[in-house]
Formats: sequence, C-alpha cells, structure tokens
Amino acid sequence: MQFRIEMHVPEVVIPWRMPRKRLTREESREQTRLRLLDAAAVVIAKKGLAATSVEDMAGHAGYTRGAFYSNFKSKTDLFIELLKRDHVDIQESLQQLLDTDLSGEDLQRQLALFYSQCYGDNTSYVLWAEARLHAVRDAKFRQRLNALCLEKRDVIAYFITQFCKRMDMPLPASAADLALAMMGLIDGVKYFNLSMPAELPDSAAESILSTIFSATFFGSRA
Amino acid sequence: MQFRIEMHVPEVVIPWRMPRKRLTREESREQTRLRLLDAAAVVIAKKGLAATSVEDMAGHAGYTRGAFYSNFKSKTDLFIELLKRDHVDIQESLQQLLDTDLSGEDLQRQLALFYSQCYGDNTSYVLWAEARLHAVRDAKFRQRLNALCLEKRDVIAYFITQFCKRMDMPLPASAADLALAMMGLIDGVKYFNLSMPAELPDSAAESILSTIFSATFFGSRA
DNA sequence: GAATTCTAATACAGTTGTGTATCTGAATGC
DNA sequence: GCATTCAGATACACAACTGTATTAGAATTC
Repeated sequence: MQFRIEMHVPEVVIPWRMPRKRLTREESREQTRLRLLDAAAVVIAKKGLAATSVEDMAGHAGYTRGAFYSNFKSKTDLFIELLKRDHVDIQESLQQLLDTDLSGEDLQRQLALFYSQCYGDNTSYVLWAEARLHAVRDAKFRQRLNALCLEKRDVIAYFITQFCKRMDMPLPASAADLALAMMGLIDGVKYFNLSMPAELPDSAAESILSTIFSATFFGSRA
Repeated sequence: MQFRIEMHVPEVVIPWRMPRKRLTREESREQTRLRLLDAAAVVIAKKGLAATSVEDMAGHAGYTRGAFYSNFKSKTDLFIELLKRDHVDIQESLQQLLDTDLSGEDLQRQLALFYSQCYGDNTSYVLWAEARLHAVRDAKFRQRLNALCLEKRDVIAYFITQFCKRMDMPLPASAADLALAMMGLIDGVKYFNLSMPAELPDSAAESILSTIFSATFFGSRA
C-alpha cells in the first residue's frame, strides 16, 4: 500500500451528447468504447498502467467492469488500442505540420512547433513513456510498439531528407538514424521540461533543441 | 549438537562475497541488505516496480518478507536506496572518465565511451526509466530524483565548459541546458538501441550520437 | 552458560484485484 | 406486442499482496 499513490482522480463527468438522437446499439457501444478509452488514458497517465485496475478505468468512465470486459479483452488490449489511437493523431499532426512548413527556412519556429506538437499534452507523453518501459520487458509488445515508432521515424526521416535537399545541404548522417536520434532527443528533453520546469522551462527547452537541431543540420552557420 | 554456520541463509548461498568469514551482526545485516538490493534491482528491471512484490524481491535474494521489512521501510524506500547506489556509481565512473580524457580532442572516442559508460548495463537503464516515470506522478519522489539528475547534470556541464574552454570554442548554449539535452539525447538513443538493436545497433547509436555531439560543439568543422 | 538482544521466519488478518457466470432491461425484429 | 438479442450490472470464487504481530534461534554480553 506504500506504493499506491493516492492521486485522487476526479470522477470524469461526461457531458452527455444530447440524447436528442436515440443511439443505435452500435453507436452506443462505440460511445462506451470511446469513453472507456478516454477515461483510461487519464487514469493510466495519473497512476500508471500497473497500478490502474480495470475497475478504476471503468469507474472513471461511468461504467462498471462488466462494460469493460464486454468491450476489451484485457487491460493490455485497451492499452494498445490507446496507443494506436494516439499514434494516429501524432502521425497526422506531424504530417500536417511537415507538409505545411517544408518551404520555410525558419528552422527555429519549425522546431518549436514540432516540439510542442509532438505530444499534444502530458498525458500523451506519459502514455508513451509507460509504453516504452513495457516494451523493454515484453517482446511481443515491443514488436508492436516498434512498428509504430518506425512509422513515426519514417515520416520524420522523409522530412529531414526533403529539408536537406531543399536547403541544398548534405545529410549529416543516415536520415533514419537522425530521425531516431531526434525523437530520442525530443523525448529526453521533454522529460526534463516536464519534471523540472524551473530548471528547464519551455523557452529553454525549445531553445536548446533549436540549437542542437540547427547545429546538426546547418553546421556552424546557424 | 552440531552447529551450522548461517543456518538461516537458505538454499541460495551467494558466492561472491567472502563466504568464509564468520560475520558479526552488523556485517551479516549489511550483507542481507546488499543481497536484497541486488536481487531487487534484477527483479524490478525484469518485471517493473509496481509488478514486483516485496516477497519477490526477498525471495530472489534468498530471504523472506520478514528480512525485507526488517531492513527497509517499504518498497519505495528500497527503490530510492537502489537509485542512490546506482547514482553514486554513475557519478564516479563519469567523473573518472571526464577527468581522464579531458585532454584529448578525440571526441568520437570520448563520446562512445561516455555513451557506453553512462549506464553500465541495461538493468540500470530500466531502473532509471522506471524512476522517471514514477517521478512524473509523485511530487516528493520527483524532488529527490531531480536532485540526483541535477548532480549528474552539473558534472556534465562542468565537463562541457572545460572542454569548450580548452578547445577554445564558445559554448553554443548554456552549459547546464546543454548537459540536460545531452542526457536526454543519450537516454533517448539508448532506448532505441535497446528496443530495436537491428534498426539501431551499437555502432549506429554511437555514430549518430557522435555526429550530433560534434556538430553541436564543433559546428561544421567535425 | 544464562540472560539479552537482535535478525529473520512464520502466521494472520485485511485489502484489492481478476475473470467468469449470471442476471436485467432496453433496443430490435417479426 | 411478444420474443429475441445484446450492452452492461451484479455476484461470486479465488488469487495475490501488504503489513503487523508473534516466534525461533543465533550472536552477544556478563
């Protein structure tokens, strides 16, 4: 009991979406699923995957365990679903960002955006941190997570390639490896930014990332 | 009546610490403590902090829960002890490395060493990843962990400062922030190196770190 | 060598969680 | 409007952990 942190997760009051429309079974079921996922994301981020019981998640979504088990095979099952959902979101906003801004040479701004966009909120960061840790231990899970990470890497690698081409600069290393390193860097910095905002406030985080990013791709010119 | 030495130490007699000497109470107790810590590190790395029961840890060390509770207040207590121990090790080897190699300008090799030294083994990496995650959720724990991280940062920052001075280069950013970023980068890269060794083998990890490190401090010259 | 002190084992009471099996009421279909 | 179906609630059987209280026996003291 020493170990369970009483975080007091407030009951999520879900704004009922106008029962004007009477939901079909399918719609209703889908709604339940979504609510369970949303609530689970919040609770897991707050207490951690292992410390979160099925009842916790269901409860915060306004349901009981019955509803949970009728929608998901297990806690892990839901967790993977959650990551997939988040991954799609990240991919989309990343893609969108990279598509939009590829032309500009304003690297600083680009990076800053990139950084803040990369994880919409802290919940998302924590979720992925949890996932990485889980992946270290579970080979099957690791494979699935790696697949997602590599997708993300490829988007970034493609961007890096295009960017360097456009700027008429040589790639300082393999685009794939650079992408991984940048992902790692961003995650790493994000953690410090999150855990010691006094030591590394948003501005400093963006600035240092910007410095390293510039140096890596522009050499000493920026 | 025959007397059996160390009758209470069950089947697992851990061979590596002077098995012959008759221990005083204090020594014996310290030995138990160390065994519990060592075993805990392994088990926690394998199954995760939350999923590891007190009995697990004690059992792997060859004791029962009684021994555990007579040596540690709680699982968290032990965990912090574990981190401190590891932190001291890291600090020492870091200090040593930096002291030794400060003169050379062979940055590549330096970095490679730095990287491989930074976490002696994977157990250590996992432990810190676990700690970071836990810190996000628990303010008190976060403070304690931050203190350790900042100590580490300062050692690295000092090195960076000295290094730039010696190389007669300007600091590309605040040494403290650079140090944090490098720590983040190394952790981030380490994860990919660990979870997808086929995509990012040791050599690639070292190489990409080296590239970024060089670029950051030397600009385009390296 | 008896009394004590201390480490660690053991027993126990209480809590929390899991997954399944069964039940209920609302949505659908005939 | 009656029967069916299915989402989700409830009940249950059981497994795991925690932390404390008690106990055994080795180490130390006198």
